[in-house]
Amino acid sequence: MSSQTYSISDLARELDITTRAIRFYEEQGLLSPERRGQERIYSPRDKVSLKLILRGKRIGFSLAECRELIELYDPTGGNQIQLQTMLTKIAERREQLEQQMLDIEQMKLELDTAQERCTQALEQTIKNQQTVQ
Amino acid sequence: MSSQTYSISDLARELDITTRAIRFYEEQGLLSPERRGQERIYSPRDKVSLKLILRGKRIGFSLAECRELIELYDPTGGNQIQLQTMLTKIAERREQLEQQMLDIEQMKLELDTAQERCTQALEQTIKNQQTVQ
DNA sequence: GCGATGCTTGACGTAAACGTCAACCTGCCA
DNA sequence: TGGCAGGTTGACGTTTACGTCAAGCATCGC
Repeated sequence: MSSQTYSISDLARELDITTRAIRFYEEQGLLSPERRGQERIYSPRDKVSLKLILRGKRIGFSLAECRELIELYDPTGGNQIQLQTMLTKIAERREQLEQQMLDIEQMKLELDTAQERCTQALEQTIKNQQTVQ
Repeated sequence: MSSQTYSISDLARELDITTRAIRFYEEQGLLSPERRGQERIYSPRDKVSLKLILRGKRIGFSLAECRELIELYDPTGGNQIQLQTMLTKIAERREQLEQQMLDIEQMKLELDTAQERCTQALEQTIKNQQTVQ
């Protein structure tokens, strides 16, 4: 029943990133895996953090922002003021996500019109072709 | 009824970016404003492009991706093959946006749990305070 | 005429996020 | 015991997206 562990290349393979990237995230304070001698040993929790990083990157978060999110994940050693600032940060992130939702909706609408114009232009070229024939 | 124009600092002020950034976007092929002598003269359409760039950046698009989106916006000089690839690209972007939606939803859920833990930890410190008193 | 304002083009600097070696350790297997 | 597979730490290179001067042109008000 010992909890599972991963080597760095295990995670790299599974999450489709390079080992260099994983080490870099650690260097930036987003991960702190155990060690067996020199070797890094990753826990399921590290894996969760990595997935969170990748999700964050997909929606344009910087590594610093991702680190904040990871830190928000456990309010250990939190005195009252720290907990309050954490709640503030959470609220800020929430607003950011709302804005991103709006941006994505808008982008979709623009893709709609772009697609319409494209298909119309395409139909036009086909008609012209038929005329030439 | 002459259509409106803007100077570079007009747009910079209004969209809250630097003139340097605007010139950089032009350098990267995302804009191509008119000129009056040396001076750049921006049209409402340029402004739309700029807004699209800013939207794109908010959801993590690179400038190259933003340029593609802008190019998708007018299918001029489109031969059949180009129009087909444009439609393909539009579909790809759409998928990307869908994925981002999912990522944002997931992030929101994580913020929910983080917030819950925070508030609970906060309540705990308050209780402890009362006990001390 | 002239100084302030606003525009221009370089050219170099910089932060973020890794990529790409190099050189080295280490356990294991033929 | 030699070598290979997989791990480690530097250190330097690279791309993206601008920031930050510097030096120069134009024009407008006094």
